[in-house]
Amino acid sequence: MEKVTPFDTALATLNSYLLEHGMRRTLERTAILRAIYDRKVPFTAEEIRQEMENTFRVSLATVYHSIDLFLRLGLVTCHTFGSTLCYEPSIPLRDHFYQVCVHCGTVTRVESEAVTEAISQTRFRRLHVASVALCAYGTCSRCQAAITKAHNRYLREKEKAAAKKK
Amino acid sequence: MEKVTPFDTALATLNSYLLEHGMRRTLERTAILRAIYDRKVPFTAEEIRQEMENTFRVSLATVYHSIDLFLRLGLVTCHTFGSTLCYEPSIPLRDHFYQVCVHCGTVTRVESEAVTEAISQTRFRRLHVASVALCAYGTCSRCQAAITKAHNRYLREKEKAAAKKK
DNA sequence: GTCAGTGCAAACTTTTTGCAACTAC
DNA sequence: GTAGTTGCAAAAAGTTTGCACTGAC
Repeated sequence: MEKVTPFDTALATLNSYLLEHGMRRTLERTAILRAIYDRKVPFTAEEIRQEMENTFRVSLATVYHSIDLFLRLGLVTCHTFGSTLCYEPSIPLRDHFYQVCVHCGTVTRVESEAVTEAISQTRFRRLHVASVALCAYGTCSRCQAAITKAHNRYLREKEKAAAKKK
Repeated sequence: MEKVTPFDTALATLNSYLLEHGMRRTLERTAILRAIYDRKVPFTAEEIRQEMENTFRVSLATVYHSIDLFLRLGLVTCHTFGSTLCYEPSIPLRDHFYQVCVHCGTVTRVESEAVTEAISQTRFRRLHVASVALCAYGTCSRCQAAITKAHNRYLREKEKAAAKKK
């Protein structure tokens, strides 16, 4: 028996939506959806276009168009990691989230059953939830060390300057 | 005894950081921080500048500069509601989150002790957490009704067209 | 054959940057 | 006085849109 992948589920949702709304199934949309579900890490619109450069070329406008549709269908989730928008598949429904260092921009995936459980038990106000995005911002230990080091150097120089003045 | 407000806490953090790093305390930064903490709902950079138009005028560049600093200090959190970036105070540390309708863009605040509790117990990987952003995307009941209605109308017209053909 | 979807390029919006003037220290 | 900060305007980056062409139904 074949295993049903998240992509299969997403494609089925997309196709039935298109069919029911008199919209056309195009190779572009399918290819973009596949590229999205093939990725293991969040991506920007431009990245997904570049990734498809050698397989099924599409324009950036089409990528944005498609992502907009996928967002409304809950097939894709949107994030704000750096300054640009990042997307990722939302099937299976979130079982992980991200931590971001606001200094170096490093994004790390975090798993937490407790959080997933708590979110799934949350009562939303008249909202049919399609996807959930959770993100913790802070300073990673690496950057913290660099900041402390730079700070110490600054303090030493300040002291030296004060001593020289005397 | 005076009550210490979130703004007071944020300002103290900011000032000690500025002092320790040889940066200057300016009226602009304080004013922007105050405007941010006075707001009850998330805001865009342009909105905060407009809000300050009649009290303490600053340029948009300064707003972005300040927000960047506040983000790094964990005084402000960043969201992706619509297409533009939204910010809000991150003190007190998140005790709420947001639900967004991807159709009409309506943002609603949701409180959930269970989620807050779960997040606070999560172990992050070498990250000192400054702020947390949680957002659920989906379709609100109002939009769902409109979509269903439009869909039904589409189906009826499709049927009518098919009948005419015969 | 019809009309939704696509690609291109131009428009638009949001955010960042260079530089001169200003001001906290 | 020095150097961090601000404001302006220009540039860059990211996203959306108009229109003619293409292709799914």
